Amino acid sequence: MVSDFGSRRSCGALRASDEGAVVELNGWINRRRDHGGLIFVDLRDRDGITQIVFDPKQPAFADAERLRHEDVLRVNGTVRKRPIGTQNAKLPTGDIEIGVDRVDVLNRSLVPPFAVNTDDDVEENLRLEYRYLDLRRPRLQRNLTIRHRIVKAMRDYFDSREFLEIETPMLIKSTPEGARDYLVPSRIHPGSFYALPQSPQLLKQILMIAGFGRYMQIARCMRDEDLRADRQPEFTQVDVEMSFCTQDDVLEIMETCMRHVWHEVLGVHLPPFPRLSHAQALERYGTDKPDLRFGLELTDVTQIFAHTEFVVFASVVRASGAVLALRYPGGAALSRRDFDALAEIAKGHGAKGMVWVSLDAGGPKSSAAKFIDAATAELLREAVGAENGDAILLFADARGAAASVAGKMRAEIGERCSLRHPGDFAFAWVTDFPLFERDEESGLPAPAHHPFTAPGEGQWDLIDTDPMAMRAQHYDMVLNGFELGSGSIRIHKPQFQRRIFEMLGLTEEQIEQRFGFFVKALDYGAPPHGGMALGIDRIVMLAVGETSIRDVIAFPKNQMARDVMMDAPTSVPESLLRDLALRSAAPVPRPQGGAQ
RNA sequence: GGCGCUGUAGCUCAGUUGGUUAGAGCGCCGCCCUGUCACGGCGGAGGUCGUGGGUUCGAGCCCCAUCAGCGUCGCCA
Repeated sequence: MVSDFGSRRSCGALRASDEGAVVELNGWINRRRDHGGLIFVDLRDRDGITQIVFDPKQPAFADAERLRHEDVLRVNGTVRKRPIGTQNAKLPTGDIEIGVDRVDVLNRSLVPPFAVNTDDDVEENLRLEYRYLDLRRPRLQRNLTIRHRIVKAMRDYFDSREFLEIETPMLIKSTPEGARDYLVPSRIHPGSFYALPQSPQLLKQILMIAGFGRYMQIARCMRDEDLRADRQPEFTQVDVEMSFCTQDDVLEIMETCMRHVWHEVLGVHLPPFPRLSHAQALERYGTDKPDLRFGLELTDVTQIFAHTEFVVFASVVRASGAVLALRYPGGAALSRRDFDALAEIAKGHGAKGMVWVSLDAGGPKSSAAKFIDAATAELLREAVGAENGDAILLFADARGAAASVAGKMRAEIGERCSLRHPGDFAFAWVTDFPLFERDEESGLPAPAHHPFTAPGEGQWDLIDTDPMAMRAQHYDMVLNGFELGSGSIRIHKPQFQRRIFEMLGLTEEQIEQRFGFFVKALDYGAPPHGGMALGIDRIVMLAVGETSIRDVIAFPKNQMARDVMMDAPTSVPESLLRDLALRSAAPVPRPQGGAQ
């Protein structure tokens, strides 16, 4: 970054070849080294650090004695080579320094509450309160820079593939189902509300109906649900939709996008993404977002226990459940107490229990030794491909429940065995999702993704006979165990869309009221279309090796969905509520006692 | 809402089976220092141990409650 304003330069720009140049630098004091008779100041901006030297012979020296961390300076001076032996190889600007002619203190800073010139750990709440200082630190400067490059690479890529970026509104209609909406009350229509978009789903489909053919948008989405390290109430997606396409077309476009981004930004060449069916993913990894950086696939060992006398396993087998085995490399080194702790973790993930078999050199040991003799242990060892020194963990339950627990424990073992290298990028496609899944509470079919997803070829025939068996043209992109996003080929025939709504138990009136505008649009020549949306926050998080998307978002909210810097949300004056025809039903907050 | 971890100086942390005056590094303040770059040297200030209650002769440490932060389950069509 070389500034284009006269003699002004960035703090990362100057080199030995600039010797003799008369320049102006602006920046913050990163560090000051006072030798009494000579003062060095490291001046910092986004671009880098340049050493400024104050000599006692100069009038500016008196100012330099009063400078402190994070003061803001303008420095006018001359670029000169550093004396032999005093160059700093750690800095790109380390061969030169600025001999000061004049310094202006543009602003002073209070002593910052934490060190700005390092990435040392600081309690996150404090970082969020002083986010402007946190953002000055190297880590977030780097993360947001890379985020910019990733988004730019995406825009360039989609532009080159003839996608148009089109903005969609933030104030839209609430369409119940799905996540909880953020609502915005209407002043002009008392008692009525806009919703903030959970995604531009229907709008982008309508853009296809409108004939735009290929759409993309860097779109902000809002969902009022509980937060996680990888979930914020507002987040950003690269949202994509295209007409007259097949599922393979969408996968090709999106996969090439990621390959382009990784190459442009990280200089990494990605291999083709492996494809797994949803059923395969569950069977082999116990999750629909497997971490493919390592193997340790689950093994179905139900047959080995077909005639077991072990009551726990026998009853599972009788109930058509499954016994799933997971290899724990080096797990034989664990003590009984260690295995007990591991079983507790499994229970935390919903396991009814966990049986372990330790393949010790002196013969197998097990928490169910009475029922797992040496021959059985050998069968297990062969089945999971384990070696002496490994352990095998067994989970028995209904097939889905056992797979879910075993999948989470697979991640745990991968972590313990250091198989999840942050620099590895294991992308994958998961395809052939079921169209419906059983709603836990009502027991009725509910859309596995959203109700606009088209079933696969020939699947419509099943809707009256076996809807739960219907496969969808729905696909997820997965990276290192995170779901980056999902997409589908959409239903474009209005009669089919109505059929799905009916299937979900919506009445004619409800369809009209909630989705009438959309079904009407389908009636006017909607083209076949499909698309996808990827979570940019998660992509950037994984690209830069962070473990929370808060570290790739400039102003994130904490786990209680609070903006700690602004202190939002807050109550508002009664008069504002009156304008909106609202009255708060919230309990009167009790005085906050003893925060920190 | 459940479970887990955490809360001691401005920051990051240590603090023994409960025992006298709660420590370290960094930062901060002052003085000294002309080639440092995590500069160095000397000196100094700085603590309701998250909050409230309890047990005890005595609590940073034990117990109960509560607040806050993070992780996770539920939730996220």
